[in-house]
Amino acid sequence: MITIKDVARQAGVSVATVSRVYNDSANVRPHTRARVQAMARELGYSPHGAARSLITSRTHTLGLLLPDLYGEFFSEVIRGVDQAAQREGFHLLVSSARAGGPSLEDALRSMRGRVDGLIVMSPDLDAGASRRSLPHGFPVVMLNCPPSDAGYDSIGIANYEGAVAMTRHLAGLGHTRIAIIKGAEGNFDAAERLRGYRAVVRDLGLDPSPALELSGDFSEASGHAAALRLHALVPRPTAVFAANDGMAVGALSALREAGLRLPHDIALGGFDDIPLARYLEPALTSVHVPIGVLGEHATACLFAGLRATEPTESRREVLATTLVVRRSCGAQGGPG
Amino acid sequence: MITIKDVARQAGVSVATVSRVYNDSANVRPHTRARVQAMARELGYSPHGAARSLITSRTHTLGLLLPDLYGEFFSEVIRGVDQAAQREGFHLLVSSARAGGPSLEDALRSMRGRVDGLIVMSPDLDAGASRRSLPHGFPVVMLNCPPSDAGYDSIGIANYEGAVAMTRHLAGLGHTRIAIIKGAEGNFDAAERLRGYRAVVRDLGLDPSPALELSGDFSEASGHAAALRLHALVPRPTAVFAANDGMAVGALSALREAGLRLPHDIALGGFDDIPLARYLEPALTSVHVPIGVLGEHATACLFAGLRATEPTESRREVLATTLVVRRSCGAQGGPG
DNA sequence: TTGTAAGCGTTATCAG
DNA sequence: CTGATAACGCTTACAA
Repeated sequence: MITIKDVARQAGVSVATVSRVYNDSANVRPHTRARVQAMARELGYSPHGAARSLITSRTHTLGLLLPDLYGEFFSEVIRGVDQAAQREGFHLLVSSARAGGPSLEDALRSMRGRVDGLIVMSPDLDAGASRRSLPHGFPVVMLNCPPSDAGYDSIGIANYEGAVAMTRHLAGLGHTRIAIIKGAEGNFDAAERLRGYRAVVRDLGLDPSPALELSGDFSEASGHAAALRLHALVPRPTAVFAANDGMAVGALSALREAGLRLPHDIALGGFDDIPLARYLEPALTSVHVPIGVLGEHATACLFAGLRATEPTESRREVLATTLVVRRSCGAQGGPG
Repeated sequence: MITIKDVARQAGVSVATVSRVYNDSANVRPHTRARVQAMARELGYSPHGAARSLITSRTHTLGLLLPDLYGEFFSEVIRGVDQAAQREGFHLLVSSARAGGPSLEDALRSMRGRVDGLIVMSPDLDAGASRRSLPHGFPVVMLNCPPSDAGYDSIGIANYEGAVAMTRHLAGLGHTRIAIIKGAEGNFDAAERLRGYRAVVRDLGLDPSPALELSGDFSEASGHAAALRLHALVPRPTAVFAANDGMAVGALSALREAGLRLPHDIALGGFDDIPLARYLEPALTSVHVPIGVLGEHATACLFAGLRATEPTESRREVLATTLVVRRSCGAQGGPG
């Protein structure tokens, strides 16, 4: 591989000069600059990233640590982050901490010296250990994580408020027995959405029966299974709030297979408003989450941290969610 | 930030010993190893990636260059690549070469010294320039690119065969005026799919009218627009083959808004079989593309190249596509 | 305006 | 089994 030395030798200048050309240092005679550039092009030279980072201690790369890469949610986050990063000329080192792969801790460790900052999404409530493994004084933004005691910037979405809005909406349509299909155990978002549901059930005096809280894990399959259990309840709930759209999709097919018609026989609402939601039949009422924006804001927040000369107060930003009413809840096109 | 020197000093050993511990060199006394590890943990040390890469000239990172990050297709590719990369302990440096961002050439250049190999997806037919900018003798796998004269490994999908299967299927249902909504101009996949369509039109003596070939660019909006133009044709085609599912989605809503019922009034087929396809109403007949597998195979191919000690013959792998018949084409549930 | 040379944090080659 | 020390490719004072 061809290095700065080769270019320097061939162009008849010192390595310092070649370096200056590549860092647009003003102090280079136009003629010299041209010769260097010509030679570099001819030789097909490009600077060695690692060597550069080593001396400048800046990588122009930003690490993105996700719990998984499956589904539209993560894909949208990546897109948002990439977009914002690219505007600043930054690269993206993506890593997923799926079960079976390296632990969050390992992933963090192996990113040392390869990234200038980190966006970490780790919605598990017991992520204290991983937090401790974050290098101290290193720019980090937590995404959709429990509000942490540690001093990291964090950004999340209005889970509680979204769940409240959805549950209230269903109640407003006349439903009093509203079931919820819960998200993954130990997941912060899931816990918040459940909290919102319960608050409304309590405040509005709806049926508080524990049987109406079905467990799920955010997967389509778990939504399907929960809907089956729900269908067997006596009396059957007249509305279901799935804690994410993936489970709503599973529930939708299960309910239909069970012979129920939506929204006539039962109303359904989801959470996230993934692109798929509006294409379902009936189109899915959901709580819209600006996923791409979440990624963009996280990135902006990270850059702010990168530019800060001295440690600042840690901030927490919460993105608003909005209820999107479609046909699956029966507010339009049929009685609930 | 804390370096290997700090650990060495505090542990009372040389940096060489610390390094040996981290590279599990066998030649370290268990007691020494333990002391080093303890000190490293206490200090929160982790090796500096860039420094490591500089001397070993291996980054344990793999570059993935995509034309865009929008949509389920790319998301699935990323997932497939990540999965295969993670199995080998590799990281993923993702970059999109969208318009407005850096050019493919720039992106490639800036990856020098940061990755051990590259997976490049650049379906534009005129990507000759970018190909020349690839460092020579560097492991590269081309994804969904035109079969290149250059000596790179490449992997793609059976576009032509898939389009043939879809068009034949529609013809087999009795359609003779089959329209196509074409993919982006200058795109290799689009060209191949069109070629497959035309071959069947010719071979089966279907209506070859050029008016039946509507332009599109793979976007949902372009599918919508094309369907509107198509709807105005006299006589109206009885079947439409959209060159990807995104356009099929757009076409579906346009046709429905125009008052047509699918598949009764017009049959529709897509390409890619994105997850969304089976949730549409009616469910979309499509050509299934194993997108995740595409990413995995590309990665496997890259690793093979990485391990090769001497340059090997460049290989081309083509993944089979399969027709997935659902209700939108009328083969099931209604006359075409 | 240009060149010389000292690192950046590792690993690898030698000695011991 | 362990310790010096020379790279790796680059940037950046400091000199010239």
